[in-house]
Amino acid sequence: MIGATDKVLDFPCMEKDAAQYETIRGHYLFSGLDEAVFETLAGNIGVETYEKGEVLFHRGDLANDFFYLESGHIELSLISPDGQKKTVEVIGHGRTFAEAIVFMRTGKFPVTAEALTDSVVYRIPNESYRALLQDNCDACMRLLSDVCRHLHQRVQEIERLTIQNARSRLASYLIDHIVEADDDEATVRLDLPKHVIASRLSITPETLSRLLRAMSDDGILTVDDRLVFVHSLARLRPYD
Amino acid sequence: MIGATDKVLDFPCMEKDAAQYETIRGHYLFSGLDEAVFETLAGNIGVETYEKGEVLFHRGDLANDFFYLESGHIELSLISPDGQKKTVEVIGHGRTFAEAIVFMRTGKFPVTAEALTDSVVYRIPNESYRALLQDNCDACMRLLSDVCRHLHQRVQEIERLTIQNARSRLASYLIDHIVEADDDEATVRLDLPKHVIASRLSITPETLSRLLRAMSDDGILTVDDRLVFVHSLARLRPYD
DNA sequence: CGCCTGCCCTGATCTAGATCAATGCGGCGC
DNA sequence: GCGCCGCATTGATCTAGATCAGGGCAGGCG
Repeated sequence: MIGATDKVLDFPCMEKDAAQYETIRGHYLFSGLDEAVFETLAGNIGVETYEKGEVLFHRGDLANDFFYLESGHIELSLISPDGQKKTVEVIGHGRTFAEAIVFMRTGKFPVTAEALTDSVVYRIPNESYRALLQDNCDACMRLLSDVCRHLHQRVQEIERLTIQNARSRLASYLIDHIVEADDDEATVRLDLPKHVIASRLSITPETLSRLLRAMSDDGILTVDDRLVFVHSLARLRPYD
Repeated sequence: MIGATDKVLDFPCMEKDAAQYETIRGHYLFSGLDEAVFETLAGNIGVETYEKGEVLFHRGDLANDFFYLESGHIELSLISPDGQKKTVEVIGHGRTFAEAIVFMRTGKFPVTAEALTDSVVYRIPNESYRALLQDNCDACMRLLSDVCRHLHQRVQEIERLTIQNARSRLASYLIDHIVEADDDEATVRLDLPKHVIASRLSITPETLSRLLRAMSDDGILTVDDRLVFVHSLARLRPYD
């Protein structure tokens, strides 16, 4: 799919590499499985690498697999007919994505996935995983709670889009990305290019720039490249 | 909860009423269950009635139950600090709602539920249902696919809100509510008050009115109270 | 009957945020 | 070194849709 066949290494070699093997083994979608059962599944998992800008799959593509991100960043987005793009989510390492499609009758990806940075992913066949769930109620429950969490996040996103304005959304984003807080002050690290953050917040890069400027002029925060120093969380919060 | 105790009748009497008993029994969340298992669950289900305008639960309330709507309409909405309301979904009879919270670690309702019309609901304790899933993998899988469908719908909603404009969203809504289609023409029944539809579409009633007016002026459709006659689906679709 | 109340329409105005356009500027290949 | 490219900023303008305000009109009820 999408010229990825050349990238597929065989997974069993992974089993030799204890560290990588353990990262996926430790994921809650797999940690509940018996060793023997997991071994079987592992045999069907492919490892792929993608360079920055490469697309893993497009919205509407047939979804036969879901993914575990070993390293890098994957952007899940919606693209309109006229080429507009809205970032739904940015996946970081150690997370799975597209796992919700495992159970959808329509096996199509609802979003497009693109590598924001060079990335390594494990491709897990839906069929294998589903078969394995048949007799593992515990794993089922984990997956259920995972999907419910996603659902809840999406509802929150809808809330942000409808009853919050751009400034509030930015404030929420900043608060969600605090790396260090000290009472009323905090440091935020912008780990993504600003235009990606803008899309995540459903605003234009221009508006993001202006909002940060305005907050900076108000003395609420200071921007130093990728680092944002919030001087007053109290004054930022009202927009949360 | 919310003064509902006085409304609770005991469910076993339902078992006498074959028709009502069967409606919930036939729901996919229950149809996969053994008769004996369902009997046990049924003993814990409460029946409640709500009048138009009454609130079943507020966003943030502790969620110990989920619901099956026997009759009426329930509106699920988000309410902002300043009193703004956004309708997330309107539930019709024969559907369950708030079932996604069953598996969330945080047992809080993410939305507020209000009766749009006089309604009868069955209240199902999360704990009972969860216990029952423990040893019924088949039901687990059904629930998974249900929740995934919801998730997909929410992603679509986000898409509509971000990369579609108000006119497109209205067009989608109309197309989703066609009761009769004949080639390029169609009849749409607006089964909800216009202000609820507006909130569902995240626009104001004024804008909804103006959009319908504009489409009417363009000869795309004719509005007759709650009935909309679409004269050209082809001209409506570009906004879909 | 007249009065109220809820729902809807319509016009005038306002505004958040998009769009368009120009500039700056750090990294990188040559 | 220079030129180029991608990203960010900034200002000027535009516009979809909200808000505000006025009115119509059907149904319920004294």
